[in-house]
Amino acid sequence: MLELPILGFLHEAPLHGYELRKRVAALTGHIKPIAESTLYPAIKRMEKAGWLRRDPQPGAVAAPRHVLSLTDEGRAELMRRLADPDPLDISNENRWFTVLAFLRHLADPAAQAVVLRRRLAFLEEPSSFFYADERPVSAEEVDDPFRRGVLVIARATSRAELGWLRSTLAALDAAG
Amino acid sequence: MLELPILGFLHEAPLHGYELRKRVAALTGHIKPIAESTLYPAIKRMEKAGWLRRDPQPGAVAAPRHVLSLTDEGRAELMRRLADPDPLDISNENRWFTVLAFLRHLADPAAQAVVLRRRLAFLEEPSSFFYADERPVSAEEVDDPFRRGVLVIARATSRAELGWLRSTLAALDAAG
DNA sequence: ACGTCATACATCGGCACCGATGTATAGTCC
DNA sequence: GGACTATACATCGGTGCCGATGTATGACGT
Repeated sequence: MLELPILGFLHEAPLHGYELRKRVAALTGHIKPIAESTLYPAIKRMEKAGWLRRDPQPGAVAAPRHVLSLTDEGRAELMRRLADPDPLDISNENRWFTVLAFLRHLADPAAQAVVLRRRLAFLEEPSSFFYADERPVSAEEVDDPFRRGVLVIARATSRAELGWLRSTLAALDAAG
Repeated sequence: MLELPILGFLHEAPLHGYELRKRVAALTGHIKPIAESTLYPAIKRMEKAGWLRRDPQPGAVAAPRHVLSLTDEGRAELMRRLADPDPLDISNENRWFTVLAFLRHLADPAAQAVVLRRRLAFLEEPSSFFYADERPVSAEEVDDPFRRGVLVIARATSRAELGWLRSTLAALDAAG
């Protein structure tokens, strides 16, 4: 969950922990804030995995900063995660948005299109939130105004995303 | 995450674990499947908390079933969680949808309206995914087609939900 | 009679994340 | 010069969730 944005931001520029945290907060913080006590263990984990380097920078401000930068292995890991995302990255909107935020780093338009097509397939497969007798219930059939809201909102989102996906895929196919 | 749907479904009818799992899967399973090894510990936890009762039903099928039903305390807990949801239930779309799926059980229209207004306030407060120089970046300004997609989709969702929220709130206010 | 599958419940080890708390330094205000 | 705040990194215990695996029974085909 946290590792993809860390890889993504560090691919764009070396950062120290505090700045990294601010960027992650800007990206997804309004949905789910990220605690400091989650970030630093994640950094350690990823350093141990060989994905990033920590260079002490005993500079001007406050406590000594560690400048974080991606290793070649870290870059490879980022590309692997972008090219072949976890199923949850496809189905969960927040995680999908994180993939989209860094997908441009996957330089090849064809590879980008493959990822978009996975999301397209997910959105096109029939699914609902509510069922009666094994059959999906449409918004029009639901009495409960709150459950109807869920369906109305989900439908609007789906429509907007399908439109965007199709036009973007057309552009990518033309480019490739 | 799991406890609210369990409370909600058991409020509607006593169920055994397997059936409960199927209902939870129908509600949110297409986004994030729920493992059996998560459900049963959750049930135990909630039984220990006094929210539900497990009555063995050594009936016809397969392994002995436990029929799960809410206690009065469980019902009170459900009402508390619906009336005063966790901040994450408001900001995270999937969790918000779960609240909506059971909000009708909060019988009082005024109490329902309070919850909807919290979501309204969340959606109305300006927020973005991407920032440049501390300033939010609008879809029109973004070069990257993928980041533009995030903003376009989020905007469509927000518009649809704001419309639904305002009309539903009007109806609730008229009813109260 | 036997293998296979679906149903139903259960345990265990591991991991990501979090809240609480701690430490240390630089800047700001009075 | 002392109180306070913001920055920056860190540890610890607890919790919720998961994958792997196990156990037991009824249903069904052959």
